[in-house]
Amino acid sequence: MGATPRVSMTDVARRAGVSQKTVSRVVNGEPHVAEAIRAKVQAAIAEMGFRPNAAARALVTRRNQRIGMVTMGTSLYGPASILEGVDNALRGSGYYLSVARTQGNDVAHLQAAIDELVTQDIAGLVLSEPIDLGHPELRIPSGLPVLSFDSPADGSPTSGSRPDELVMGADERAGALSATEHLLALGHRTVHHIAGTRGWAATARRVAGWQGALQDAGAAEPPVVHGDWSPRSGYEAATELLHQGGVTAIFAANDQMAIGAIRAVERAGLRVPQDVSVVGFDDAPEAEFLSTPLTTVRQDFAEVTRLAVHRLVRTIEGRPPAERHRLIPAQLVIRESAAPPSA
Amino acid sequence: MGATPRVSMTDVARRAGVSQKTVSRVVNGEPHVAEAIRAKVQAAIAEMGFRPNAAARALVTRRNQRIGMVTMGTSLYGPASILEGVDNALRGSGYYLSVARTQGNDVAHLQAAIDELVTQDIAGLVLSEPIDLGHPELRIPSGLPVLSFDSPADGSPTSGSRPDELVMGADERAGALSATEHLLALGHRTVHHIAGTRGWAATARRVAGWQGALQDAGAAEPPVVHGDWSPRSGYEAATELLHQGGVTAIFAANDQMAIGAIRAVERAGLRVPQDVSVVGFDDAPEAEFLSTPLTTVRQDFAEVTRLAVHRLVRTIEGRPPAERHRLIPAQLVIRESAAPPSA
DNA sequence: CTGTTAGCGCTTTCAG
DNA sequence: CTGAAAGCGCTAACAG
Repeated sequence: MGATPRVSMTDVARRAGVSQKTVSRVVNGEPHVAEAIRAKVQAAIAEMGFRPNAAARALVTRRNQRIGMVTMGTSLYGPASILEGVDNALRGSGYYLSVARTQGNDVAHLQAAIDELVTQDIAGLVLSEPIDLGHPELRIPSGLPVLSFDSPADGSPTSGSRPDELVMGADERAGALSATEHLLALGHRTVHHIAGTRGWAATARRVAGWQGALQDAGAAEPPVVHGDWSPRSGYEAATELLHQGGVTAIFAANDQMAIGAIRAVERAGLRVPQDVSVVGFDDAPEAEFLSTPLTTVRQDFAEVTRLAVHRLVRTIEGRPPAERHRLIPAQLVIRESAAPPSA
Repeated sequence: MGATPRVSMTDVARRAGVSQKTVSRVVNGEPHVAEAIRAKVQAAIAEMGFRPNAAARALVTRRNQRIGMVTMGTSLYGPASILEGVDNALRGSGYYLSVARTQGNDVAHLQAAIDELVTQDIAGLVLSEPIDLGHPELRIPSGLPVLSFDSPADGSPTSGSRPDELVMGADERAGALSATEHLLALGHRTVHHIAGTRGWAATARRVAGWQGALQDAGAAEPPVVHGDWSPRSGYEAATELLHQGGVTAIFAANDQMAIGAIRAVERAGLRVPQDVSVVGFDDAPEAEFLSTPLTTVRQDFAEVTRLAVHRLVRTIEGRPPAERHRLIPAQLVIRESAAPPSA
């Protein structure tokens, strides 16, 4: 194939007429190198097409410039946005990103994903969908900086189970609360909830916000129906709800399920929002452009990931930030899919 | 932090009372190890929690179990599906995945992403959105196996520019052609096209299919309007088209833009499909559940990525497949957003 | 400011 | 079937 034999620092050193260590200094931008020598070495590097060998460096420094991230379902808007945000935030930081997707969020799958990353000698671990780090069966090497996207104030199982853990996230609970309150304020007696996949922390946070608003208002709390974040599951859940009767307002845990719910309402011969109001969560790009523009809750993924990754990198580099938990506000975006109930 | 000092093969060897080389044999499942010794070593490995050091191994073998992938916009349905498919296909293959996202698809951005990956000593490179490998300024180390998702038969600039390159993809051109033909068969005089981001190969393939169908039918070819794959851009493009007048059928290069286009038609006081037909591309999960279920073109991302990754791995391992190009059929999914033009 | 020496943890090669 | 020796390419620690 004509693969060029790889050139090493020693090769460059020979060409430049200096010691190998001097080449190392130039490559790493260390001080105390005479300008003339630095230039000569750089010329040799360019001519020979030298690239430092990451494995050799990692071997001796015992530290990798790699951050591992476990995520679920990269084609879901939320997880995909977090992945995109983390990648963006890492750009230019000198760290590489390794991603391990998990099929399910049970302990076995998560452990497999974590192990896969740990095997790669990662310097830090990002958990996109937080999991119970206190779980006795779940093993993460001690000393490995961990960041999880969660709502630290929720009292979710994650919090506090690992003292050095970073926990950041949008305040989804408050977001869900304000979505539900919005519906209640419009005059609905109660609000039905189509929740996300069972077991996800995001599901629990949104359920909690919905429940909170219902309780604050003294409204009846209908049983939760679980979907799996997909439009189809939203459609099926809403169909079931409608079948039970008495539904005037639905809060879906993401926009995709809200889309399915709207379709179900319309298939039942009813209109959104005149007969049934529907509110989503995420503010996916299409939410604004649906035939019935969707009222939803926006999370600032870019800001959350930027802050979080910055802190993770600091932790990895031995300068742990004072603030290890942070909640970014989520914002209700009012459009046209929610209205007062019909008389 | 109580970081446990890492245990090496030598540590395990001492504990098991064997040489370090024997531990190496056991770890790598090499033959010629007595069963009793193997068991003893495995016990020591388990007790001590030994994990092989990937950097040390990579250093000596000069080969990494890592595949690099450059992608754009992981929150777009197409790229996200390819990423997901590649990751799935790699699961259990023993290879890790490193992802580098690029902002733009100009040479500078692409080169930066490729360099980032190459620095990580990847064993193979996956290009999600294909680029012109023959571009003189674009440098990819010779001998590095490359896979790009493209339509080999298109005569796109990619093909053939690198003899050992693998090129696989869904037949988007044929998909776009059948979408356009469908509209024409319904009785539309011509079909307007909202194309994807300029410069993407996927954009060109879909434009080509649309043009082909128009030419085959002897229909007039209206100028292409470019969006950027987002619902907003589809909305704006359709608004512009409608403003020009004479539009009865729109083929959008992805479902997200189709969603925006439908919204634009409705905002203009027209109905889909009675007044204007709209067809999308991708068959994203929500397409089926929109208020007007979307007629669209489905690509089998799972199949394409499975096949492609399998061949890439074979190539990396020195057993290049006979077939280096492959086109998977794309399928028109007829729903309710396209109908005959109104009389 | 520059060079020398050692060794990271593993696989390769070659002896036993 | 098992082990000893060498060395991958680089950085750390120390001399000069």
